[in-house]
Amino acid sequence: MNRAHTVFASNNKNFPYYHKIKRLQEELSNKVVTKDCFTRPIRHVCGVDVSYRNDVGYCSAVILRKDTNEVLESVNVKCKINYPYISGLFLLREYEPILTALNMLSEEYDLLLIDGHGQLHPTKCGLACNIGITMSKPTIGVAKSLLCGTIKNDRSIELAGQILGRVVEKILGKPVYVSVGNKISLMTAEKLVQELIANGQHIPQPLLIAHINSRKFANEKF
DNA sequence: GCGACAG
DNA sequence: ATCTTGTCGC
Repeated sequence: MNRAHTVFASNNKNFPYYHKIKRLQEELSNKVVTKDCFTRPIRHVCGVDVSYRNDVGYCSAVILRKDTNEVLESVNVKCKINYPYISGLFLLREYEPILTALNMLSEEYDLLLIDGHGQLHPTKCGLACNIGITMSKPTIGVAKSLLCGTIKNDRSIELAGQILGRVVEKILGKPVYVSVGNKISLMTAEKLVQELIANGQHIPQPLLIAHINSRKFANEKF
């Protein structure tokens, strides 16, 4: 497919297969496990992020030690992006580069952090769920802006009558929105994201390092 | 009906 | 996400 050049309106429901893909995500949402599935204490945490230059995505995945934030492994993948950004269909752009990067890692990790929503999604199955189900790993969705849902006074986020997200705000005015990707409870996800945000930062350290690496990777001249 | 809408 | 310098503020 070569649709990246095509012009679409800001959030285009006319995109080919828009409704089909949404239905697939709705079906997949039933496979999301919202219980903690850890086999050992969490030692290693993986973070992934993608930066862009034109229609090329530069994806970086890193594994950090949870206690010291030491970087244990870091991989970079360059990948042509063939789809536009469409709200709700974020997976069209980042699913492939992220999976490619994750599959290049050789170290083990106990937890995966994805830059985007998990269950806090119109289909209850955002990018973090898609990746988490494919990898079959405890996965948390960490987004920097809200896509849907209502923030309540206790910082929980309600969607369609369920509590599917939590606001975590270590720096005043710079919150992240946490939701379950797979194999973890919302309560544990919130606690871990809190713990993984270093002082002076507002996003978890593994995602920050992945973000810095991918930007550096995207700006390297050839 | 209209607007909003992860990165 | 990205295009982009200096500048205001803690």
